[in-house]
Amino acid sequence: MLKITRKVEYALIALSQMQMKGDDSLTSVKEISRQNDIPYELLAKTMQLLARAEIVEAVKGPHGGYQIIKDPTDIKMTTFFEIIEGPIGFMDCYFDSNCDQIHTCSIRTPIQRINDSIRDMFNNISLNDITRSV
Amino acid sequence: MLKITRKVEYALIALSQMQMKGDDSLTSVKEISRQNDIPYELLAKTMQLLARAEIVEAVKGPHGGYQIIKDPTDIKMTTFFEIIEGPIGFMDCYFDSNCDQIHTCSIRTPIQRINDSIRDMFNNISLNDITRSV
DNA sequence: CTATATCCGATAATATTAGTCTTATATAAT
DNA sequence: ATTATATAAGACTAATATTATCGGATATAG
Repeated sequence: MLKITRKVEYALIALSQMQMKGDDSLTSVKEISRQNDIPYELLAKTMQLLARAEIVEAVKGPHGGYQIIKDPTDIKMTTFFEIIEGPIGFMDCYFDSNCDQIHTCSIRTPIQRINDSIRDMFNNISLNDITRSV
Repeated sequence: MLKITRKVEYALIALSQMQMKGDDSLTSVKEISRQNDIPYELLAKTMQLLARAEIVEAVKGPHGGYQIIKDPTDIKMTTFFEIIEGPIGFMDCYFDSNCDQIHTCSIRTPIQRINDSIRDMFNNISLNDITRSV
């Protein structure tokens, strides 16, 4: 419980390396996957998610690769998680609520508070806080 | 990701109801499982974990059940989670670290900070904060 | 035209979580 | 003593989620 997934981990590593290389250089999936011993296909998929979300831009063809196009300082970790994982919630009942006990549930309100606390926390951490080199 | 498990959920509901019933009354697994539509066996297992951790005490035999013996105010949520789930960590590398990239990992330090933040947060929430009736 | 890169849906493998089954032990009540 | 009822606990199965792989597509530099 309370763990990040590999996809998130890989994405963070990838972006971290891309930031280190500098703003306008391209980095290929192969390059990152080799250097960090990350399964190529999985990393590729993850980068595709980031491309769709317009955090990175893809350049196809030989010497192609990815490039960061959105300032990581402006990306909240909540947003980042949700790009990769979909909606996050401490308990299911806060997004796909088909729980028929929802009205009588005695722990709903406090769990909601925890949920909010977690969100607050990740709203106040930017992607750059994690991936910046310095 | 970042979700609590059913066992934690069930434990919270059970303790919540036990607190409502009052301090020195016994509550059986059957009672809780029926009232909340929770699988009996799974709840039973979970209660056993709480009993081993001496949060509740078991009374066997007819009219038996469980009773809270430790003030929920004095139990941190981190402790509670770990009683039920074992060690919690935002990433694996902080408890069963056989990752051979650990020295070169570019995101280790920031992830460690998030990890600490989550722990801090749950260290400052008591079980009672979740399970108290009022 | 070919080599190399991303794109993307489908599927397989693995791990985790959830739930079930069975047997044992304790005890209150008859 | 026997029975009914409660917890204790390990083994097992099922369901779900995560991780990894495969196959074929498009784009493009050389």
